[in-house]
Amino acid sequence: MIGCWLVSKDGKHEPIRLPHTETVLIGRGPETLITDRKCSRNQVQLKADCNKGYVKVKQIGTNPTSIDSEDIGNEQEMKLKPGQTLYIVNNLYPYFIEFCESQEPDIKMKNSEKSSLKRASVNSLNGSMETSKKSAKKESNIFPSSTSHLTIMAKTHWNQGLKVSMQDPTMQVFKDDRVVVIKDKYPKARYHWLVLPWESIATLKVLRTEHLDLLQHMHATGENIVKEHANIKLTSFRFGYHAIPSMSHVHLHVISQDFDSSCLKNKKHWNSFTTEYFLESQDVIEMVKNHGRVTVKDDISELLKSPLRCHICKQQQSTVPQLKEHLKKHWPSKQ
DNA sequence: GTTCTAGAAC
DNA sequence: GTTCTAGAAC
Repeated sequence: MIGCWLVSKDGKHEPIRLPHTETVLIGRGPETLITDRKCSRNQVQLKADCNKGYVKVKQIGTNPTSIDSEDIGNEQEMKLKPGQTLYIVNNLYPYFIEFCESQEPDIKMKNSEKSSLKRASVNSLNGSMETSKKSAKKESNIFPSSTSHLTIMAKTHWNQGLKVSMQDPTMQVFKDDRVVVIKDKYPKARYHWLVLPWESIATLKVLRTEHLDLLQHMHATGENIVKEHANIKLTSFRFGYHAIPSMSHVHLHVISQDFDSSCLKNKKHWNSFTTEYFLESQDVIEMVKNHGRVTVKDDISELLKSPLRCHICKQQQSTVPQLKEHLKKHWPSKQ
């Protein structure tokens, strides 16, 4: 059975179990060890849905509770998904959620020194962390003790895949002090790279004017990667971001416009690169310049369901295989 | 994000 | 009958 756990990023205390569809109130108190008077005793109401893979978070206290950098608002509700960070109050007390299949969640804890039994270390984003076995607790909502296996390898949710790939030297095409470039694991065209900042930026929503230099550097890095491939002069490229990416960690797509790839399989793939769901890098930069942040229409995901239309001649196609056949017409003929 | 597959579409 | 999509599971 799948369980959901609320994990303190600081490792201040053991994970708190969020039973499926049960309402759990969290705030100042012995369970969280939060003593901050700005935090209400019932600051947030949490309701996990293990089937849907998220936790509904309702702000009950007056002071702001936020997810990543977005305030939920008094009496308002937001979905907390794996990979996102919940700040209980005033951007403090960070938590994340983890779904796991057993009663023994695999949790990465930073301050394993607190733990009595040290476990095998695992490589993770922030360098070496250790997973730890916690002392046994009888209470049902407390992280239970491990029984048999000696090594707990922390399971990573699929949406954290980029964070793993960008750290892997075998995946890196280029890197400097600010960014790293990797090939997309499932390229949707002959050339498909991702430019990622080392700085952990969860989503486009957290971008502010202080990120402008970085965004411009990401774009310039993408241009350089394209230039390095001198044999692709006939290929055009687009640089942009998905409005609502599946993978955590902001990444700039640098993709050739042939869309000749066996990994391009469905309508969602196609529309994510050929409709306004694909936010042009320069437009994102301009948006941050002019408005201080990036805003995305609420119903932007509807674009993923749009009819299949050729990005060059705009002709509509009825199926993905037909579209892929049609695209060949636009490929430059080889000399 | 991908994979798998039921059932819709042809 | 086969092809293809879309939603669940991962």
